[in-house]
Amino acid sequence: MGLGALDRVTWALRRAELAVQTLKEQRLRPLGMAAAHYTLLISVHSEPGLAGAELARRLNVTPQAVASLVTRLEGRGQLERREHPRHRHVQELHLTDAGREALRAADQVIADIERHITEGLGPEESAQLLTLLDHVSKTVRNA
Amino acid sequence: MGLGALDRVTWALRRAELAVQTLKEQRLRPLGMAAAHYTLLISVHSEPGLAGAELARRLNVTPQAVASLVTRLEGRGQLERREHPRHRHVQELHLTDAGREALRAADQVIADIERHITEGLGPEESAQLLTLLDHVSKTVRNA
DNA sequence: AGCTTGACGTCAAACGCTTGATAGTCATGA
DNA sequence: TCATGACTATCAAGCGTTTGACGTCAAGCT
Repeated sequence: MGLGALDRVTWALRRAELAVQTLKEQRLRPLGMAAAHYTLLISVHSEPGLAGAELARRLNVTPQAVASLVTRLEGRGQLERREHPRHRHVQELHLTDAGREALRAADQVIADIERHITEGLGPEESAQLLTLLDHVSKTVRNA
Repeated sequence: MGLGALDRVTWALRRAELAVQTLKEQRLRPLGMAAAHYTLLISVHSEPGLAGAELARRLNVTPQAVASLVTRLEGRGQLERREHPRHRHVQELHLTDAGREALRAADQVIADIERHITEGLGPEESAQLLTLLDHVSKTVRNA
């Protein structure tokens, strides 16, 4: 099995993801927001009107996890559930003005991290990394 | 903030890591082992005699999480706690023969996934990805 | 020696997520 | 028209983890 198992691509991937996620969490904490909250907010922002279950599929989490986050963010007045025009039982998710404002502040932090990374890599390497990562995702998905 | 926030490097990183981790979990389940168990076993294998707290730092988890896993694996007879020669309160972690055997079987599965990824990328791109990811980790770590 | 500091391990409580099960709603076809 | 099926949302229970606090132990300092 080799002792060089730590030099694997998947380990480097894990370390990088962990480091990035940890940094995001640290920087977002002063804003009173967790990374998961930001993820949900920006998802709703980019595609308003989605149902909770549909959102859960896109984020690769369970519907309950989304529902839990939605309840919390709804309590803060950053998110609202609207009745679906056709399906009464389904709820569309939309951002409130407060939600948009919170998202703007949070995204400034996240974009700053992203910028720091891409500047450290350089534009060409960043593009390379992006394509390589997408290639990995695609390769793994239909394994 | 732009709607192109989904095309960020950190998102691609997250997606790739999530996909890989999910696949590992799926493939490891038939062996009755979770990905976290494998991670702990191979860590102990590569550096025997470490204390739980030290191991926790390297894996970026809390000491309690490690202790929980150790208890479980110890119950299966795959891991054993030995008394530290100098510090009586500290416990060294070592693999048992059964642990080594379980690790061998699991590593075969993991190595297969790794191979599938690197073959899909090609040797040159794999090396590139590795260096890029390490660069990201290093950049983020001292941000 | 006595005391403080730092580190390890463990207990208890709280939190978040997953799994499984239940109820409600709309679309499809007999 | 009505029954079946698919999908959504929610509740309840279980599991794993984090957080906070406590007891223990070795090393360093006064």
